[in-house]
Amino acid sequence: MGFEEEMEVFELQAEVCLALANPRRLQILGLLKEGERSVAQMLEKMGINKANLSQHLSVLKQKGLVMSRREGGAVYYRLASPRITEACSIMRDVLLETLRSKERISRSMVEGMGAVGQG
Amino acid sequence: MGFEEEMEVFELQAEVCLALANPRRLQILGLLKEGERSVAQMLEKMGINKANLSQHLSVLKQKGLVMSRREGGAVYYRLASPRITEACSIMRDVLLETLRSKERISRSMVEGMGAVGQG
DNA sequence: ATTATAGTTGCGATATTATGAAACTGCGCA
DNA sequence: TGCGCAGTTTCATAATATCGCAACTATAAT
Repeated sequence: MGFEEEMEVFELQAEVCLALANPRRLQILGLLKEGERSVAQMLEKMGINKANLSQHLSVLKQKGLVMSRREGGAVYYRLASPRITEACSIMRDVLLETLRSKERISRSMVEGMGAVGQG
Repeated sequence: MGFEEEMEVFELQAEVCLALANPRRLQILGLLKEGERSVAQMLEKMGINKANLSQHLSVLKQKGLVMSRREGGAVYYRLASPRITEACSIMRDVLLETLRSKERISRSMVEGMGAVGQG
């Protein structure tokens, strides 16, 4: 792959990441990991405005992370791919690892100095 | 994990995703996948402003995605965890899958109608 | 047809991010 | 001590995202 194409892929990938870069949307994906859900069902689980939920769903759909189907009065959403869950869980692992190491550092700083607020 | 803690994790995870949600930063991670690099070395590979590169590195570092060490005049950056590469490559797979399916759809639309611009 | 329900879209205020230019810091060297 | 290079930080500006509210659309029930 040439430099230009590579950059185009990065561009698109960044858009996907941006779709993931919101706590509400991660919460939605977490819900959909369990299976298909209607908007009303999601609304019930998340303390959030209906219009706002719809907007988040629209972002996820546009970036290819979820799909929807209509059944009667309800619209059901589902993950576009199970691998999305995989990616999220890896990121979560990395995050938790980081948190643990940060905690380790701050604790050792406190213990090593015998006091807080120095340095 | 309770609802509140869950939301806090989503919050942090969203911050990590936000750090990934930029083509330049993805490019940086792609470079560092190959191994440790100094700022000057990265600067050479990416057509980008020095200050800007430094800012992106700062974001990645703050979110725990990269680490740095100083050796003489140069500062060397490396990935904080190889799993980051894993997550990125999964996201890239999902993206390419989406692109392929979109392409399939648009092609079938064109073929099926025998003309463009209808519908 | 009318009304109710489920979901979407447009809008305006607010906040966050990306970027280049310029100023600054820290290290090594004469 | 002062010069110069490698990186970083600050600042101003333009672009983009978030959210609630209100208006709108589509399906179902009466």
